[in-house]
Amino acid sequence: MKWSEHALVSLERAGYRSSAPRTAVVGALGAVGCGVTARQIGNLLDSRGDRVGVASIYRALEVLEAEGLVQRFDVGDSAARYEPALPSGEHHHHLVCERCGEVEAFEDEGLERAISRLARRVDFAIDAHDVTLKGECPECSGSRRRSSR
Amino acid sequence: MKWSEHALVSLERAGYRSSAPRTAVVGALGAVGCGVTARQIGNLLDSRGDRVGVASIYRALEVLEAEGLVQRFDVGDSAARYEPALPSGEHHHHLVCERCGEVEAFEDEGLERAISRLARRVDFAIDAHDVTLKGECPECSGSRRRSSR
DNA sequence: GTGAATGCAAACTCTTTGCATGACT
DNA sequence: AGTCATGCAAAGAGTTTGCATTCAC
Repeated sequence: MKWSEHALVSLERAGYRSSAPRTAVVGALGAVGCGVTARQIGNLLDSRGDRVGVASIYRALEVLEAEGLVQRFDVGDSAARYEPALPSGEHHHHLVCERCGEVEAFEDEGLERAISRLARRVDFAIDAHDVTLKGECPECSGSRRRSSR
Repeated sequence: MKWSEHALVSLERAGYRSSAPRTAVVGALGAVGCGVTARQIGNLLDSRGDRVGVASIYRALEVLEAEGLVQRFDVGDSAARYEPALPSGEHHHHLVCERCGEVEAFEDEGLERAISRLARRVDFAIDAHDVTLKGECPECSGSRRRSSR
């Protein structure tokens, strides 16, 4: 089942009404998949012809996060990023290019193992985690070499 | 050598002038150590009697980060956090309580190993990383159990 | 003296909220 | 019908910037 369908069903079960704006936000999130900002969602909805107010986008994201249907994270550029949370619990983390701001996803089993081992030994009850690797993406490394900048 | 002294020397060597406001910001950062926001630095400076404008705090932090003397990170509460970067490269990561917002530091060798292994296999040139574990701190778990909330 | 750094206030961006209107169930 | 959800616009929080002044070298 696609994430967007799963999300809509979950919201309905949780007692939320099925409104056009919220459905559109879910559709947009399902379409882009990874690491979008609220602004990007708004732009996508605009280009689709779905006119949704900013407030509704934020409110939809708030509900989705509360229901565990989206994960919110931050790569340090002052705009929160959101992405679908898969019911399987499967997830990834992010590479961020410090030069151009590009965000790319990666998965790593070894990292997950290290984190779950760690989660057991700390005194907090851990229920989520976030890893961000920062550096230079291949394109930026390339152009820097070429232009000596 | 204390971090604050190291930082001041590094700035001077890099050609920055040694001004009272910037020196005060370095002093404040050195005093608190871990995960402070710009606002907290401002408050500390106020209580010390050092009157430093917000803009200067941000500008000082910008310079320090550019020189690799402080690390900036984000725990998702919409205010950037800063902490001294030790010249040894030694560093830690953070536990964040989702209930009360408390931020605590931890170190984990296994995690660092997993990350450096990972950094070698991705196509970005990684030069930094950030790990945030989210959950409930001991105090919040306790009070929740006691008050059933 | 000259240019860098400061402080203030205005400007900006992202996000949240109050409130009247509109839309699911 | 009764609410919940929306949209707009105003309000907030954090951060940045323009500009005249002050200070370090």
